[in-house]
Amino acid sequence: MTVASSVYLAVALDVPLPGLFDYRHEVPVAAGTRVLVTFGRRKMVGIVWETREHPQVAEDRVRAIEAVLDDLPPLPEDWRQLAAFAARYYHRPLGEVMLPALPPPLRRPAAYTGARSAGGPVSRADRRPGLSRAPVDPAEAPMVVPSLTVQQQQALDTLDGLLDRGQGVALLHGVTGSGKTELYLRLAKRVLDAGRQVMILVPEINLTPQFEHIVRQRLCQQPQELAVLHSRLSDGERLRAWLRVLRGEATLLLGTRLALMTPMPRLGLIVVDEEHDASYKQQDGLRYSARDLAIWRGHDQKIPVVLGSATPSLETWRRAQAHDYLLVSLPDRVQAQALPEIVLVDTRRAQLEQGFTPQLLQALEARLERGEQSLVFLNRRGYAPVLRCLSCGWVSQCTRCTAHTVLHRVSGGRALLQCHHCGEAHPVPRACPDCGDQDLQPMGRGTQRVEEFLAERFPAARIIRIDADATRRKGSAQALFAQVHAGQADILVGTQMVAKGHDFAGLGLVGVLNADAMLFAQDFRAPERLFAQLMQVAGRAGRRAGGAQVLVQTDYPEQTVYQALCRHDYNGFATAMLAEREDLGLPPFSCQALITAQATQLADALAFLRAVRAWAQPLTEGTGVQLYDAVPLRVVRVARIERAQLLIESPRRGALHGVLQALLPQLDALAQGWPVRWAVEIDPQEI
DNA sequence: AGCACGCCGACT
DNA sequence: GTCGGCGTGCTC
Repeated sequence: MTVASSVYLAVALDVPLPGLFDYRHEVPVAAGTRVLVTFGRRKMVGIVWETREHPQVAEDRVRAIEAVLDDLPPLPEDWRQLAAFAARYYHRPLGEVMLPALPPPLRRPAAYTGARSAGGPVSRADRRPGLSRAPVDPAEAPMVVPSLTVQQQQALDTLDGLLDRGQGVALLHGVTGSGKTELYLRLAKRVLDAGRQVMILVPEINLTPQFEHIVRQRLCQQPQELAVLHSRLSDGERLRAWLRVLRGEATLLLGTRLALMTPMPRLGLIVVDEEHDASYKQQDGLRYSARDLAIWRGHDQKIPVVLGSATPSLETWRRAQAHDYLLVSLPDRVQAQALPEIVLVDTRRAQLEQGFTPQLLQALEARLERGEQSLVFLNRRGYAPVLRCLSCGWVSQCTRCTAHTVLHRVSGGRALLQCHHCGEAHPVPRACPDCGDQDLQPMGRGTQRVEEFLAERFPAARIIRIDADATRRKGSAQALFAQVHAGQADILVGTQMVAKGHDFAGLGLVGVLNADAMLFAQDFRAPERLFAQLMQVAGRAGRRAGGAQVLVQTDYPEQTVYQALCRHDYNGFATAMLAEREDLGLPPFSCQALITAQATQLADALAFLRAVRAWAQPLTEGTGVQLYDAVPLRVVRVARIERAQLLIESPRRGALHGVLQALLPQLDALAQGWPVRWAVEIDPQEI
């Protein structure tokens, strides 16, 4: 008689604990296979990392696998390597990288154990053949393939060279309207024709249905050839799209950052559009950069990666300057329209009317008379950023956060004071809570107030406001944009939401209010972000018609960022910024990690971080790694939690990672006895 | 992170 | 009497 021999599976689980967990099984299981296990008192789906002969913990602690989930082939080697890299790089456990990268049904134990699990989520998905999108209407006129300009043709030839070499990173630097999309389509076509798959990443797919439409028209014979992945999909839709890509039925994947980790058996090209965009960096959970991981994935799989932007991140720009990346430029617009004229309007001596200079009001009036559309851009939603008591100086403040509450007009003429950090909203008090005076005044202005003012000032104009409040309901953004495209609006008032991706044919004027607010944010990347945002907003104007103008109101017209902006001079701006960063030893001339601590009392968070700093100090000896002082975050308290941070900086990435590797495993022990929670972020985008 | 267990205040 | 507050401890 033989006793069933056992092997041990090292399983990755989505828990914030370091390492893998050993489970017993009768036979070895291929790496990348999903398994159902009991962990503590709950069932979890894990991923087998490897099969071992001996467990790494005492035998009696090891439990048996509940089930091997064989409804999918094991996740492939290259996918596991990508996850392993991300886990190392971001200093997180493997399971916290791998499991969240799967469509939710594939990691949900109930999908396999419940009475209604009926063969599991994969077989249920396969029994629903319906595509989430209607197929391309054959009656629709086939899209005309535009011919390339000389400039585009040269860029394409260079990029074709990259495809020929088979690997490498290219930066496609082209102003808005220079036809970057057309080049992506040509490159993708070539890769698809060679029988490979293409991944195209965009910052926010829900804002760019135009992109999906053009990709479908130009690159797909059959609707199932394209899969779209983003966070607004239902679990089922997401699973079905993911499966089609995994199985190679979909050859083209268009998605947001969460699409980056999709297994693709024949991946031949990755395109990252608007590579500078902050939304490639996840801001909760595992704080990864999909753009950086895309570059690693391309390198690992020896396939080309194309990064596109009108205003590349300085990190990318420096690598292009250093010839690590191939730099391909498109300095001119396709249809030879001039770039819009950008004019700085000095607000220091101007007589402002509701935040508008006479010059901007006149320009709006002139465009109205000519029947052209205008955009007023203001990165501040709501009616007014704060309510103030004129007698005692009281200002509306959130009780749970160190932030002012924002006055919002809501339906029925009512108003609310809402906190933009925690979301809490209260009715507006009739009188000042401090002194009882009834003279409460809204200070400053947001999009609602601007909309209201413009409606009074230009009674005949049709005004549409597009911001997070106006587009809360699903599909309402689409409807508003459609109205603008149909010419049913004269003036568009919007936040950064209008800056992305939308191509407004009839837009002749862009007015920018309150740009300075961004300039003096404490973050060293503030000018870079302001420049990118203003270039992007400016790019909305005059894409079909000439004579477009952008008026930027500012108190500081002499600032580098504004001077470069009105010359459309990205290169000059980037050169100046890089020189400054080099002087100060800031990224991309150094790399950073941020340890944040949260507690109910700021003092605890700070004391903990000071202890961390003292602990880390000896580890940094002779490494060049610098530990800054622990400081409170700019918005110290959010939802009654107070936060502080410790910045760690190093000219060499290897040295930084060495210190973190020695430090981070100690932090949980160190945090015992402090009522704090801590987290680490690699390559923080906001500090 | 969950999800227990565990030991003190206001309710059917 | 017990429902439930969240402190702390563990999970292969």
